[in-house]
Amino acid sequence: MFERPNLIREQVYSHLRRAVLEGQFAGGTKLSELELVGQLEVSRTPIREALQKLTQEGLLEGSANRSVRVRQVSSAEARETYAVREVLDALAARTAALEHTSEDAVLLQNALHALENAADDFRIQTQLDLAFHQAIARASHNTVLMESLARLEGTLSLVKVQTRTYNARPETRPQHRAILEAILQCDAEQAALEAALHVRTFAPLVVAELERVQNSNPKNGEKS
Amino acid sequence: MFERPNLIREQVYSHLRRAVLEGQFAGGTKLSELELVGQLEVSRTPIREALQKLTQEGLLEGSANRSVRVRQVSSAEARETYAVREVLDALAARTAALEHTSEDAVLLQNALHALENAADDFRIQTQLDLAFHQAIARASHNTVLMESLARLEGTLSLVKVQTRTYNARPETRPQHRAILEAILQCDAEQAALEAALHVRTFAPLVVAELERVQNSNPKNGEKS
DNA sequence: TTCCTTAAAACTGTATACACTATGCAACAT
DNA sequence: ATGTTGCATAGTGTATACAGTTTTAAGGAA
Repeated sequence: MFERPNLIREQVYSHLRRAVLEGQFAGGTKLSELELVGQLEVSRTPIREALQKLTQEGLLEGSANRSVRVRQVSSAEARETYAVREVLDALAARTAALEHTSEDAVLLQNALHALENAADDFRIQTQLDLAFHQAIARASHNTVLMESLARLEGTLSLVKVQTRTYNARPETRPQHRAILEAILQCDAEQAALEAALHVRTFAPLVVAELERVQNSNPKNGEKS
Repeated sequence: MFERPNLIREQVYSHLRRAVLEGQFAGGTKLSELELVGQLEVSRTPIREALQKLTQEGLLEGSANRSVRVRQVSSAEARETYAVREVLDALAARTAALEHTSEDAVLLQNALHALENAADDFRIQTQLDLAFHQAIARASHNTVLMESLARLEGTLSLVKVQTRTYNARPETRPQHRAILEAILQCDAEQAALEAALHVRTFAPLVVAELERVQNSNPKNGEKS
């Protein structure tokens, strides 16, 4: 009945995706197929297919006849990504305000509550922050929108792994509350406004942090 | 020096992509790997990899141990896609108004001129309309935005193939002109507004046409 | 007829072999 | 010392063989 990830290529895909998003490889690290054959003890075929999926997803990059590498997101690309995310987050919040069910409302409140009471740990906070924003996207009931956002989130996860800071500025909490409140009150335009404002607030911080990190480690990019 | 598509998987990918977007297969048509081996006279490996790429791109769909099929876009999904496209087109126009170079300006004017003087042919008009909107995206100089739009365009191309009509309502031409003019005058908010209005105008027509086509051919979906 | 059983045909998933390309290093020439 | 040529090594691209699953259809029972 359910979608079973029996397929080896799916297991390899999940494994590598998790490894990359947990920052187990520095940006630019080569992932050779033969090396992975030794580590994972499966044949090259499912490994190749998993690597190609991750490449198309934007987590890895590779050209013909060369090993794929963990992608290193430039600050310019991060800026561009946030520009797109701003309008998509705004659309998600606007639509969620119009389309959310009472069940969505509960999930949204729970998600924000969990985030506000999170332990002071970079990984956990990032995780719960993501969950809150995903709850908003789900409440929009627009699958295409959710997938578009998920795609951007791949790139941004790479950025977060590099910067390793959850930029919890004092504005963050009231902004989250303002977004949630507007959605629950079905005030679509207000929700869109608050969501866009939120992105505009923290995006420059992340981009600046990324530039700081990359300038202090300019030697990266040809590892392994 | 240049990126040569020597790879067989790339040739197969391009071939199949073109075939699907030209409507050579009805929605739901099975594409079996062995069958393609016979037709294209290459081994399964590059065919598999090309099919997986097209699947992740949204042109095909497939589950484990089953042949992939040409995807059939529901009217609900088309509506969702246009909702996302509305805000991305608006962002592209807004950013293009702020960032376009004089070279971009020439390209934009040429693109619109070509579209307005297009022959009365569904395929050509669709092609030139796409080129105009892509010129706007390029003028934004936001690569991530361009890729996000390209992704949506894949789905929408499937829709266009199904409906086979270029919805040239009388509003279309003045709307295109209004978008271009706002961009050239660097009026970002006006450009965004006109772009969003344009999508809101023709999206419902396409969706309605898609529903009409699908209701008159409800038997599709298990071909070949 | 209709439904179920079941076996064979067809197909996908995975492993592996071979061919071709890229990379690194050493020997050589300058 | 520096640059270049050529070979050895390693790795990717493609083809193919094998295993496991799905699909199809034939046969039999109700």
